[in-house]
Amino acid sequence: MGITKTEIFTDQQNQIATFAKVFGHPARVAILQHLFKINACICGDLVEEIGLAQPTISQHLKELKTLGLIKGAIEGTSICYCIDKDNWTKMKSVMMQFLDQDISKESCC
Amino acid sequence: MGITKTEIFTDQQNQIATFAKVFGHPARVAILQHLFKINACICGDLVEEIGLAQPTISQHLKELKTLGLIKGAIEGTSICYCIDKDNWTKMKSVMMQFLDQDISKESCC
DNA sequence: TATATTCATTGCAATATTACGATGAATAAA
DNA sequence: TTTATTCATCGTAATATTGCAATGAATATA
Repeated sequence: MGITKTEIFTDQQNQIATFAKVFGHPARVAILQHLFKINACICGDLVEEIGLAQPTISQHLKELKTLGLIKGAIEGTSICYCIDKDNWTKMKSVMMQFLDQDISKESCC
Repeated sequence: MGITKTEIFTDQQNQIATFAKVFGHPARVAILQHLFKINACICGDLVEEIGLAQPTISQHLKELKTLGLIKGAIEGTSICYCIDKDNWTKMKSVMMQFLDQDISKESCC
């Protein structure tokens, strides 16, 4: 793909890009929305709810977990996933700051 | 890559993913931040500011323009880019709604 | 007219992502 | 112990993305 030159950007810019990237797939958006709605969920439910194969859902869950946005608790044979509220709040703060830049000035065009 | 099955997701989920995807690269984050800071900018300035080759910057600008987040006005030999405030506001509203989901309930884990 | 400047487009090489089947690991139930 | 269930991991095919050199198009300047 051509390596992204992360070293020429600030930590903040890389962090925003990393969070945004994980939201850049509708399956992960749908997973997060479902977790917010149901509050907790096992992988099998998501497979049924979303309509993708189990390995695919499992991979998306892994990416969300790697970033720390969700966490999983073993519950018998299943694993119960839910939003990691602390990390979600931190992420939200970073993203909001980016989205909410001052837009008041006059445009050139 | 394996085609993303956009048809199994809602319009809102696809829209969030599309916006997030464009923020999923630090170069585009940096371009947008610079446009906000300077309020308007020509391609050559961004090449110098960001430190990527001109065709690369040009391609990132194209993606941002395709999504409607920036617009360009011809100014002599140059093209002056700036944030499209109306579309930025609309995008912000969609993204905020996603980021700001109710987090108050008790977690399972 | 000839040259310089500025930005877009094309084409390519390198690499990342998406999705799934197959398989593995772990626990629960018969 | 055997079987079923649930989820993770591996491997692979298809496709998308990143970055750049080369080139093209348009205007400004000598």
